Amino acid sequence: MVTVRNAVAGLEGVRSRIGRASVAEEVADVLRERIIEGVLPPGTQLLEGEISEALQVSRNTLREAFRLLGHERLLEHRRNKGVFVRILSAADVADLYRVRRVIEGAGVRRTPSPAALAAIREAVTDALRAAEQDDWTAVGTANSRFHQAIVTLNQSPRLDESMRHLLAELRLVFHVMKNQRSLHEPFVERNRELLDLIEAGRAEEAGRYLESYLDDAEKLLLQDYEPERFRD
Amino acid sequence: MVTVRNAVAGLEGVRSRIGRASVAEEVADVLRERIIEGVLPPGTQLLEGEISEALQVSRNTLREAFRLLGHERLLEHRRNKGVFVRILSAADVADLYRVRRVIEGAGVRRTPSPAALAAIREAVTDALRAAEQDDWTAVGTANSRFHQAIVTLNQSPRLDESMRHLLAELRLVFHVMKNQRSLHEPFVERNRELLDLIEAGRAEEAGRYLESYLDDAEKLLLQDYEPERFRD
DNA sequence: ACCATAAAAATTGTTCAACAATTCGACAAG
DNA sequence: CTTGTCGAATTGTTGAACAATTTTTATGGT
Repeated sequence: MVTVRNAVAGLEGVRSRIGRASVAEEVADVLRERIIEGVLPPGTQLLEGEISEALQVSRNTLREAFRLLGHERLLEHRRNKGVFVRILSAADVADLYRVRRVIEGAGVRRTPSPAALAAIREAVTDALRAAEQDDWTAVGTANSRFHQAIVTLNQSPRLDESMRHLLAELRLVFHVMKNQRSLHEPFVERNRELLDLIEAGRAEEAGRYLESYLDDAEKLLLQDYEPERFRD
Repeated sequence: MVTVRNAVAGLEGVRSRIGRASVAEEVADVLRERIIEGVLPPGTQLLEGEISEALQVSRNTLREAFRLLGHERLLEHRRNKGVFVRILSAADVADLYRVRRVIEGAGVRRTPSPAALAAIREAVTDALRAAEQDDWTAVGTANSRFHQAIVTLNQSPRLDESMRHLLAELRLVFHVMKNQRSLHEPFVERNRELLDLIEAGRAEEAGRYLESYLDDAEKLLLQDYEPERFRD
């Protein structure tokens, strides 16, 4: 007979389903997904009345959810006017890429842990496979995972979270671009090459390669990005 | 465990100034200041009833403020138990210094703008002056400004904000250390040396110097940091 | 038709009171 | 020493109310 030494082992995560997050966080999750997937495009006003009724939560609870997403920069609060799905300016995009150069650049310059390397590799192969099947949305997803994995090389939970928020914010831009293919295709191959440099331990080269990579990505994105402007 | 009985002391009159931002943000500002200054030390529970009455705002509004500060990691939400001033673990501190090495390191490696350089210089001289007068709290403040100014070298609003939050979080640790002098004194001179390297355009050297600087600062901080633990 | 402007409607900002759900301490029983 | 139970305290969430502000509509003069 097998004697269980520790009856508690492996039970830690299970409670996340039982004692679920607060209603406000649940609502925030739902809205975040809608925004990231482009169902709620930038500029959309989120009316408290409509949404609280649709989701069957009180206005107060919904407003707590709005605060959360506002802090993640997915929503914009305009006093006495309401909350809107954020519209990124060209300056915002430039700043996001500045941040990426810093925290991804730091990542690739570190000696990688095996686990992180595996995650990067998987993202690369996923992107290659998706590209073969002309599924450019999937390529975009794999590409996100690739860069997220690069940041994990820093071994910093806070940087990981920053990157998650940053990528979510970037989706606000990606989705308004019509041509997903031209946005993602050029980088499938470059991801593979960057991976090679990392695996070869050529850290400084990888860093410089990544920087020009991100320069190009930024240019490509800004080249024909003309966001709607809020009228005041 | 140190439970501070009266988290409300001195909070009654504060809401006097006229509301530019929303009430929730005003409340968040007040609480943030109290937390950063150590008036509300880590572990303090913030009771909704008490505080909403002391500040003359509704519980709903107060809860919106709690969400904001929770997202800044100054407060910790524990479901059905309440919100508490955050207690940083040693792992948290280590992570904060990991982030600092990344974003400050990137800063010093860039060619500085004149404005940013001036800000750094001013912080250095302020720290020197305060040290001469044995005002170690002022030294700590000047030191914060020094590192904040280093981050501005990146020319990224988002990194600036991240650094602001990061330094606020670190104050949670600084304030529980009894000896402010031993915490700040060693770095007054090193700030000056780092400034010299930056002004001399020796970017890579400055980067390495900063990294060992931060290594030492982290060790000094962790060396006798034993946070109270939350009991679950 | 044009435009200023006043009235009306809609929407957000904030408060309040209520109640359910959960935690916590004390105390009793096994 | 563990387990169970009661009750008080606290948080989670709701719904309604009202003020402040913005947006829309209606109005009237030129």
